Amino acid sequence: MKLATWNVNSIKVRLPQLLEWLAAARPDVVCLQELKTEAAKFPRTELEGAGYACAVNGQKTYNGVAILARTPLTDVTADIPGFADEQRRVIAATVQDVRVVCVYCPNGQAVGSEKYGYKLRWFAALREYLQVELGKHPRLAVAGDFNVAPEDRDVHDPKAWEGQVHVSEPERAAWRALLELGLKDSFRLFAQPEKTFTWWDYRMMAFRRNAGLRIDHILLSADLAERCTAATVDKEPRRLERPSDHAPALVELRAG
DNA sequence: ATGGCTACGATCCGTAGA
Repeated sequence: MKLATWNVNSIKVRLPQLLEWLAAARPDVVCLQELKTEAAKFPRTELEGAGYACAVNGQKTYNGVAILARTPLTDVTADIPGFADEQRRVIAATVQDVRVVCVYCPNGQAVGSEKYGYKLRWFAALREYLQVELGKHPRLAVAGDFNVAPEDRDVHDPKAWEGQVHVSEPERAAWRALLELGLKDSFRLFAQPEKTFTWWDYRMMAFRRNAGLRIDHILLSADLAERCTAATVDKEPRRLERPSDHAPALVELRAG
């Protein structure tokens, strides 16, 4: 199973690129974030035409997440149960023998801001939710835009970013709290090229300078980590005209 | 020098992203 995550930054704008990428990369499962579209306006017909079932948790203008799969999606759950939130950031579904949770974690805006407080509360709720999910589903994958660069090697210029939102110690502690549930950062299961990132600012020619962050991640339960044969980032879509500012991250899982 | 793009939905600027 090839499983991917991609923050598309508007499904409406990126649909042609997404369809091209699905045809080229042939992922079995794709977690999408920042649809910026309500579910009724999600391009379900086009994606079904490309061979993908869709589970959508949409929202107008902001947020919005979806899971695409080449095989049926079952037991679809939207949002974090028990966590009151207007923002549509989570959807989960079962694909074959794998439970998939797609997340668009809050940005946090600035350390100490109201949105930063929301980000930390949201991560605490996510941890509680994933703990329950792991109890029910030993084969669990959590894929999405976490808006946290876990370590300094995930940051193009750690000095410039020191203490800033996405790298601050409370955010990194929230990330480590997810790992402490028994989840593995799939990317770090393998030797990787230095300075591999998944997001580059639209400004300042950041992509050309590789001035990026690794903030899009695929976490795997122990059972799935054992089955993981590759973890990569596909930078090609970021090279296109009018790209998303994020690149897809992918894992390969062999049959269990 | 803290900006510089991009998307959206309201207008021709503000909010948000990261």
